[in-house]
Amino acid sequence: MPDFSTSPGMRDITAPESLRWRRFVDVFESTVSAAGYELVIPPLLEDIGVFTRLGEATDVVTKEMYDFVDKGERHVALRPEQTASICRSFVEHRPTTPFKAWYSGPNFRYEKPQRGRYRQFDQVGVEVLGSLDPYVDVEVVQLGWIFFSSLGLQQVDLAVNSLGEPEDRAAYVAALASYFNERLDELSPESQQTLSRNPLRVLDSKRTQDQGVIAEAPLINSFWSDGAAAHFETFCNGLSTVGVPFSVDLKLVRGLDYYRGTTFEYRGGTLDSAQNALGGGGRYNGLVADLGGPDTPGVGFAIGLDRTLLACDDEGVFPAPAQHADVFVVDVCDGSDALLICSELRSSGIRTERSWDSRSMKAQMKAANRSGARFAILIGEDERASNTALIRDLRSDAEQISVPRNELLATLSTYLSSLQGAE
RNA sequence: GUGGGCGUAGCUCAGGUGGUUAGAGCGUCAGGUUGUGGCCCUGAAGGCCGGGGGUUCAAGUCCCCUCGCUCACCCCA
Repeated sequence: MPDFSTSPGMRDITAPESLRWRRFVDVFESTVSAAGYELVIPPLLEDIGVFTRLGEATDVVTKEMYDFVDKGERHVALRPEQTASICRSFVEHRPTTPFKAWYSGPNFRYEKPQRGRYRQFDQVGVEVLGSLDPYVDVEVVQLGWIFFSSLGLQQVDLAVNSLGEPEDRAAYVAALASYFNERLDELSPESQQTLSRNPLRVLDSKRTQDQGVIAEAPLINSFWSDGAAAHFETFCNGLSTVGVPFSVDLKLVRGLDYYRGTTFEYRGGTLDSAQNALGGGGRYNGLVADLGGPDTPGVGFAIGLDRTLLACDDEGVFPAPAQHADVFVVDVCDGSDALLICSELRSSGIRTERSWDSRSMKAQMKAANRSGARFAILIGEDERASNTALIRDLRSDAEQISVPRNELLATLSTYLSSLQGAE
């Protein structure tokens, strides 16, 4: 047994999965940069106050934060999400609005790990600060939608809702609380507990015992102010205009307390309902002000890498890319020719591998085969003496050919580029 | 944080009711072919059976604790 392994909920992302992660972010970047979003890379560590503003009824803040006091007596935390960091950054630098940012990177939550849920987990996301326009909501939601289809995902459902103005939301929460309290004994013990902390979240219960009570609960739309209703209508119509399919889910509430107005969630059709949220977001018009900035509206989303990749696995799309060499140099002399050839070929952009430790030709050929290289270059005593190299096509039974060493690069380049054209 | 399942080789897993030196497939390495990969054959290396304690003449196997993974709940991405 090794002396160490990763801490609970932490893991190594190894090849080829690691390459898939890179590509995931690449696809996201091309999606959002096409719409003019700029990259922000906030620190992993922030003053804990940045996150406590997210809400006292939020488990993410109250129970799941990785926080500690540093050597300078500062109470800091590893970020549990990035929206608050982006807003803090906005307040600190005050870019011109509307400010459109995207990000990617790890977040930390101290919870019990399980499938699709880790203590360190990556998200990609966007935030738009400084506009109340409902078409910003449309643009943001559409970007996420485009991203999922760029990955090749077909079975993603988009649910949208509005929590109304803060007063609407407050009135609704009060109505909901009194409704649930009237039927308290019908609720599961867990939901009774949830009710005392955050009545909205009772709507999120997946327990069958609660479903009847939830089904008859009052709905948010009868509490919407005229303004909130109009914003939501424009938002929905905008989604239709750009061809993004959605369904209105008046019971959609999200875990972070800062949401106001528009909320939405992308759900994977192939995942179990308990953990089918691939990503989600909404409006958080009060957050920037809570962090000490000017009253600035915001809207954004975050998408989880792990669950989205699980959904990709289920649909058989966006596979891990295969990485292979173009050329493998087999040198059965002292390896010094391989040293030179690798250097020359690599500097010309040819992906070149070799063996070490003077292994037998058979062993080196096996390694060449495994590397996925199209061509093997063989250097033995004869080739060394005559200053030539053998080129062997590893994917056909064609005869290997001998070329002078000074023509090796040119010959290989020709072969490889003609193959590239053919594929 | 609560409950269920599971921890045996690098990986996937066998190992009725406790009983000599713990096995297989894949992978790795070497050889069969002293200059040639894939297919095939032979062999080798690789295990504190997650860790600790207990019961027993004897524990991979039974009991307790602990750590980890996993599933559900909670919560969330």
